[in-house]
Parts: sequence; structure tokens; C-alpha cells
Amino acid sequence: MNFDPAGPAPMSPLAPRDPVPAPPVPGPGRATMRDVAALAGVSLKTVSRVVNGAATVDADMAARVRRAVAQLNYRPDMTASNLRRGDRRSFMIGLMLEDVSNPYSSAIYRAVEDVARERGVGLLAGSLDEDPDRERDLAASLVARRVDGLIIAPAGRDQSYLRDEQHMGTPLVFVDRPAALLPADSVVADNRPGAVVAVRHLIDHGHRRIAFLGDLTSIATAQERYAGYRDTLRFAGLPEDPSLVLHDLHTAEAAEAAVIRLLSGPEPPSALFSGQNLITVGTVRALRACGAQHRTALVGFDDVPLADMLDPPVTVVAQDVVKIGTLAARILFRRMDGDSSDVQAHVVPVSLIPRGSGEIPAPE
Amino acid sequence: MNFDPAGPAPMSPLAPRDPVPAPPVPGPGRATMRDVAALAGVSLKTVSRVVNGAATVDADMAARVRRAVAQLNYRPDMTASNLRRGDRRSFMIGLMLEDVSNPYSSAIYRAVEDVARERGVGLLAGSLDEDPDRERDLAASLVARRVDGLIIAPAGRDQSYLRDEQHMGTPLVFVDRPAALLPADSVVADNRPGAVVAVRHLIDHGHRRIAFLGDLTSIATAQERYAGYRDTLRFAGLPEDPSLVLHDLHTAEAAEAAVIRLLSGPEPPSALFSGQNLITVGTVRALRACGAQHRTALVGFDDVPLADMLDPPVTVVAQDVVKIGTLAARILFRRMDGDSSDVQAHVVPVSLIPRGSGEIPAPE
DNA sequence: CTGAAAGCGCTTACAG
DNA sequence: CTGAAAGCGCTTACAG
Repeated sequence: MNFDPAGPAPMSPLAPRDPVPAPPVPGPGRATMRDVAALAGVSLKTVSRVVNGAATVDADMAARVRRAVAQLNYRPDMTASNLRRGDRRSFMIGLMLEDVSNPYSSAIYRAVEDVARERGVGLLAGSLDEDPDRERDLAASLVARRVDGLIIAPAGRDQSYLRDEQHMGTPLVFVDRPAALLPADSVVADNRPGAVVAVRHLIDHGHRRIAFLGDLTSIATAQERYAGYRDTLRFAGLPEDPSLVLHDLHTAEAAEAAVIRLLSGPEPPSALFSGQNLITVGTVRALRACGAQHRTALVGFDDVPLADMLDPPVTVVAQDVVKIGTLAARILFRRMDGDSSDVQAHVVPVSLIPRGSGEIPAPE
Repeated sequence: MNFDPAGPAPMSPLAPRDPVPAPPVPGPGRATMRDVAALAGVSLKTVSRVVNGAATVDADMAARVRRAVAQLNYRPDMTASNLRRGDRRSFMIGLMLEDVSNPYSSAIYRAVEDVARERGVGLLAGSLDEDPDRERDLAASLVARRVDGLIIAPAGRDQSYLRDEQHMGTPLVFVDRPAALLPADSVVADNRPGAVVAVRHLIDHGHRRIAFLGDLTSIATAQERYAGYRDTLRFAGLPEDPSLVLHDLHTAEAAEAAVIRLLSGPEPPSALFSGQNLITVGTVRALRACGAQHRTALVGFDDVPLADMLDPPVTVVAQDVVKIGTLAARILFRRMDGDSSDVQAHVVPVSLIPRGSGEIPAPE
């Protein structure tokens, strides 16, 4: 069967469709409060009162103002009112994330957005891509835009450059990773104990050769998870085999290649602990490529979409990302409201979700 | 084996850790250009020149200014300079998405961010959750913040409320879905032909009872994809069975429940066309729950992470999301740069990725 | 090359 | 209850 159905033919990319003869042409400039005042025959200040909903305005005047507002299509300029107002609040907060297109980052974004929206606060966000220079650039640009607070998943190993801004009164809350060389609130997952639970789970299923697949060693959470892995091996009296420790696997592709090499080696591990969601994805691909998915156990840190539908389903230690983002936002707003209590490091618990891959037993 | 390894004990949630005695206390107010000028013993205007990198400043004076800037920890206030500058540019654009935590939306965000970053432009973004009221609220708040342009994946069926803003000179570009009742540039996927390709693929594998699993009928892309489904059935001379057409499946959960009911019915379809990524996820779950994943064919619109690792791997018609976002951003900046050519509807092609689920043949 | 004056769009602080 | 004046932090347009 081979045919072309009715309906519009597929169009070439970028082809114009329905060209509109009249493009949007800028008309006259924007109306200001002055213009509204002139049209309504009142003072500028009266317009200001009406626009800001002050109760003490004569009903007649208010009506005239509203008519002028509608007629001129007047839109208040928040930017100008912020400048003059005493508190200088911009009603924007900055959000610095690893990569907005990563599910972890975007879940944080959404959680923060939901809290900010209740207060009429906008989000100005950007991705850092693990680049400390980008971190500093983005921070500077957010400060220049006078955000009222900053939520940061830091890329670099030193946030002391923010000290001055902090002393100027901009609250700072760190998510996912704590601040380095700067006292500031933070909300992070229970990384080290979470890794302990993951590795212990594998040991409990009889494994003694357990590989660690870690993210960039520059990342605090990667360090913590590795520490949990080592702690657990040591406590169980198992040797740490350096050939089973793979660091700096930042992408799914890097993890996939590294795990294929590992499994093709002379003494492959019987179990894998993956330190992060993209690494877990690459590891799943590698196991499949080697046909080892049913004999090599796997526990991943961070949940992965559709992990429960894979064969075998993937056991993970899951973070409560929404809780982390929501908590960070609440703390930030509390600080913006004047809370000056001691800085706190909040730790959000993780949970082991056994699904199958982590319960594969060690060969006798 | 059951033990507790060394290392820090798991902490209770929200427990304070490393309490810092000295909380961040706001110090003196922010330094202004006036303060810098006074300290450096020059005029305000000279400070302005130095800060903005004007070449025509005496080296000695410039050095004094720079020293004062460092000493006072002066940070330029972009918000104030924007107000005075002739062009009134805020160097921010607004981005209105369905849901930032959805992979489709966050991929658009990242693509737009990458283009905006090259120009030093920040992103002010928000989620609409298919709510037309939220769309209007967010648009109003972005306009009040004087964004230089707007990229919109609209939720409602009427964007004419933006006409005035458009005439005021704010460029508007629509992504994923075209603008309704407003002439504006748009960048959308090749929805209807993409659906044709998907359904034809199933027919080519012998299927005659093909179900349509669609998103909210209020969504333009859902309408287009449904139209493509109908076109293809009609052209193939197949009857459209209303019991096989399921609309308004907006979440994975809704899709899962509906597909389970469908498959448990008297005359289940032999193939499924899923109209969107979350629906595909729910459908995969439903097929698995019914044990039907190897006998019921499935083609999904939009790619799904790990779709290639499922059993069977899921055949999809994939959009080039990065291209859509990048193109929308480029068009917006071109408009901001003064391009006043005709409004265009850009269509980005989709591609069929056969992986297994779509190639399951019809029973005899 | 440098600076005093005026003003961006609005709100504050004060008189009437 | 209403409005004329001053000023938020900065840049423009103009003299020197």
C-alpha cells in the first residue's frame, strides 16, 4: 500500500504559509501616566492613585482616568515604579541551574515557579553547564537586573564573589549543592547516606565487586556519593578496586562507552552503582549493548523517566526534587521578608525504589 | 547482611547542619554612581563614561574611578539605565510555555536561552498549564516588566489581546502552536503531515483498526494531528470508528486508564496512534499492564526519552524541538533588530523513527 | 576630554 | 481628597 492521502501536502521547511500583507508595524509610542493625566484632565498623581488602586479617589475622577487608560492603552511601567519606590524591589528572582533542559533542573524550576507565582514574582533563569565562568557571568547579569533574591545550583568551587551582594541584602539560597566559601542557606538531597543505602542494597544481594560510576569529581554531590560508596565498602570489609571506580562521566554517551569498556574487561563487576540520572541512562544502554542487563545488577542515584518500564526495571535511589525546589523557594522568600535567623543546611531525604535491576543476585 | 556503615548518619529532613552564628546581615545601602563620583572626585558623567567603557576618558581619571568602584563595590543598575536610554530596551525577553518541567517545553527554553545568551539577553519565563487566564496574566506581567519581545506557546484560542502590545513595538513569535486571531510569526512542527506519516505507517503494516489517542481538543496541534489521522483513514478507504477515537487525554495517567479500557473492550484496535509524548508514556504503561505490547502496534507523535530501550522499542514521529526553539529565537531577534517583512508561518519537518512497536503487523 | 542641566516614568513627601 | 515639587539611578544633549 502506497499512497498520498488528501489534506494539505507536507510543506518544505521554513516555507511561508498564509503570508500576511500587513506586518506588525510599531505605532505611536507608549502612553505614560502623563498622557493619561492630560487626557483625563487630572494630575499625574491622581492617575498613579487610580492605577495602584488607592481607595481615596473621587469616583468620578477615577472613572475618567480609567477611560483614558483604556483609550490610550496605557500599561504601567513596573521598571519605573521600582526605581522610585523605597524598597527597590524588582519582583524578580534569579535562578541559576545546571541545565534547564535536564529533567532535574526543570523540575526545580517548576517548583520554584509555583511558589514565586503566588507572590507575583517572576523568574529570570539560566543554565551554567558546569562552567564556573558562566556562573559568575550569569550572577553578575542577574545582579545588574536587580533581582530580589537568588537560588543557585553552583557550578564552581567558590561562591565568595557573592559575599558583597549578600551583604547588600540580596538573599541567597543554594540548591542541590551547598555554597562553597560563603555562609548561605542550602537545600540538598541526602547524598552520602543515599549512596550508602544504594551500595548496601547491592551488598545485601551478595555483590562484592561493585563499580562506582560517577559524575565530574568537581561536583559536590558526586563527591558525597562517592564517599558513601567508599564508606559502605569499607564497613562491609570489601576492598576498593580502583579499576571499578569510574569518575567524570558527565554525559549519557560518556557513561555508555565507559561501561561497555568496563564490562568487556577481564574481571567485570557483578553490580553497578550509577551516581546520576544521565549516567544511569548511558549505563542502561551499555548493559543492553553487552546483553548483560539480566546478570549485572544496577542501582542508580536519581530517578529516570520510564525506569519502571525497562527490562529489567531500574532500581533507583530517588530524590524528592519538587520538595527541594519548593523548600528552597520558601526559604528565599522568608529571607526576603526579613528573616535573619541563622543560616541552615537543609537535607531532604531520598528513598530507595526497588524495581528489579538492583535485586539481581550476585553469581553464587 | 544488615549493618550501618561509617560516615555521617542520615539526617532528619530540614535539620539544621553547621549552624553559622553570623547570618548574612544587610550592610550599608548600595553605592550609586554619585557615590563613586564623590569618592573619585570626578563628575557623575565621567563615572558613567568609565563604567560604560567610553574611550574618551583621561587615563588618570579612569583609574581613580575604577578604584572607587572597587572600594564601594559599585554595581551598575541596568534598570535605571534602561529607563533613561532612548531605546528603552530591557535586554530581557519573555517566554510563555506550557509547562517548563515538561521535556518539550524545557528543550524550547534551552534552545531560546542559547540564542539569547549570545546577545546578553535574559529570559523571563513561565508555565501556562493550558489555562488561558494564566496566559493573559503572564503576558501582562511580562509586558509590565517591559520585555523586548515575547515567544509564546499559547494556551488559549485567542491572542488578540496582544495586538496593542504588538503595535507598541513588542515583537511576538509563536512556537508549537500558531497565534489565533492575531497576525504573528510562528514556528510549528509539521503536525498534520506528520500524523499522516504515522498512520500510513500503521496501515502499511496491515492495520485497519487504528485508534487515535489525542490531547485536549482545544490544542491546535491535537486538532492537526487528528485531522491527519482522519485524512489518512479516509484516503485509505477505511471507516472511522468513533469508539477508536479518544480525545482529551492530557496526562500519562489519563491515557493509561483510557487505553486499558479500550484494550479490554469487545473489539480492541490492532494499532494505536498516540498524539503526544505523555500520552505515549501512558499508552506504553497500559500496553504493558494488558500484556499487549507485542501484539498491539504503536506509533507516537513526539519522541520520548529511553523510547529505544523499551520492549518493544517505541516507533515515533519526532519533532526537531531544538530547531523549533532556535528558529523562533532567531526570528524574534531579527524582528527586534527592525525586520518588518511579512509575517511568516514556519513549519519544521518531523521524521519517522521506526524502532519496533510501529512495525508489529496486524493479525493475519 | 569634562561637567552642569534636564529628564526617562514613576512614587514619595509634603502642602493645600 | 488632590496636586506641585522633588527625586529614584542613570543617560542624553548640550556647553565649556
